Amino acid sequence: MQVRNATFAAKFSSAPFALRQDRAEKTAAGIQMAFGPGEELFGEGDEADFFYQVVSGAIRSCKLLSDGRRQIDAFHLPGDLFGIEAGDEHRFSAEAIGNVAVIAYRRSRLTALIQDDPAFRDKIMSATLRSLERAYDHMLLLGRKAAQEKMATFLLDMAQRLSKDDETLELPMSRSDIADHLGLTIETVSRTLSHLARSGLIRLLPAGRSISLCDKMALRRLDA
Amino acid sequence: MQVRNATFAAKFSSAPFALRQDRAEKTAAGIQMAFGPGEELFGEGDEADFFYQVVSGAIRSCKLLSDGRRQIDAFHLPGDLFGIEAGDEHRFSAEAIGNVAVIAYRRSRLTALIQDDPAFRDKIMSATLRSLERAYDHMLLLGRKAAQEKMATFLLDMAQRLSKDDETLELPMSRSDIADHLGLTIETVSRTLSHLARSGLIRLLPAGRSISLCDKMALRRLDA
DNA sequence: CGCCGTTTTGAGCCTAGTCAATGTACGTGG
DNA sequence: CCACGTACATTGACTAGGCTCAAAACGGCG
Repeated sequence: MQVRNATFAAKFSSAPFALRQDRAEKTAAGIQMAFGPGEELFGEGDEADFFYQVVSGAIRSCKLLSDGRRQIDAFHLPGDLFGIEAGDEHRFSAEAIGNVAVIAYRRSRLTALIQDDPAFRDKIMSATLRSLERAYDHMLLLGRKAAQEKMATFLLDMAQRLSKDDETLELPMSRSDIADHLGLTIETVSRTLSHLARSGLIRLLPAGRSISLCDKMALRRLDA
Repeated sequence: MQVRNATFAAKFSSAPFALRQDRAEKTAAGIQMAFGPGEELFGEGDEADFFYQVVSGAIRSCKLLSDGRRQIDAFHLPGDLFGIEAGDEHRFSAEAIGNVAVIAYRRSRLTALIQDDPAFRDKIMSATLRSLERAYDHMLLLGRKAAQEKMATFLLDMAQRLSKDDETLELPMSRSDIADHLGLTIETVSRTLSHLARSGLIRLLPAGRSISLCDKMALRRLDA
């Protein structure tokens, strides 16, 4: 069991969540906020006073075991809603990857909005169901796919969600984040990417975290 | 990668889903139905015309890879709602484990009920959020826990959900179902249970699938 | 240029998977 | 009633995919 690439989120947790005016700006329904790399929007166990919609950047929501092993349940990209809870506490923590902008909505308004605004209600409901679908897909990946298949699935999914030209993608997250999302180690992620590159399915662009998917057909075949 | 314990659900899929009167009985809001061991309530890709609530027995909802590898995303026990979808198709299949009774609700009524009945709306919403919470917890298990830890988590969860006396539990599902839920093989499930029994944490009762959790404290410690 | 965090690569090990055989429970029919 | 068949579960021996430990390479930035 690997314990190493836990980025103990506590690093940035500082004060219990409060809307700091220096980063907040009110909009019609919610409050626009900005966060920097690694900053925590909320932690596991925090009061679930707000839920969020991503405006720009990427968020990771994760859970930790007592010894620091980490699972990233989901990456949230522009447009995604997250942080809605059945109970009073957040059941996972959410951290910014790079610079992000989000809109925070008061949870207390949720019930009212659901009641009064059918369009909003549908948006919430289908966003939640969409998350559940993604979760079920991801459980299949975690429980039953081999490292290569995990990687192929991940790359195709990311390409679809954040590609401009549908072939080259600029990953916002580190190898460590990818590893903790796919249930692998950082070494296996790196090795698998190198292997895919040597096989000609992808190209690892020298510029940081950019990857070009040259052979999507072959990747889809790996995706099982 | 193991492919062996896929119970190709097609075995029972027969006709596209239709309410057979011989097993259906109308109630106030929905239609009560009964299914026998291994029968499929709906399959991946079927029209999502209905969603369900378990009355008695247990249901497994699962996904398959092309080569037969199977992941059981969730077990549904009495009271649980399942099968609600954002789109028009079911994204996973649902099969009866043993004999089950369910109430089927027409999906077309969902929108109306959500609109008109606040209590029902909250029930749906919180059931969905509850499923999402369970899914996130389970992803942590699948991605980051070792076999023993997976088993401990599973046993404690099942004990809580279906125990009468909170110590002895009668598992409704086979080893193969457990394996496909925990991302293990049937052999590892069996070995891990034997090992826990030898260590005195549990007792494997001779009567079929009953297990007694003698040392819950120790199990919780394993649960991490 | 030199530092630091991230990523890549290598060598060896270990957990869980594979393959195979045996054991157990249960239902059917002689 | 017991032999037989089938499905499920357990156990053993061996293998392999991914993890651990370790070191080198890379890239961004002061």
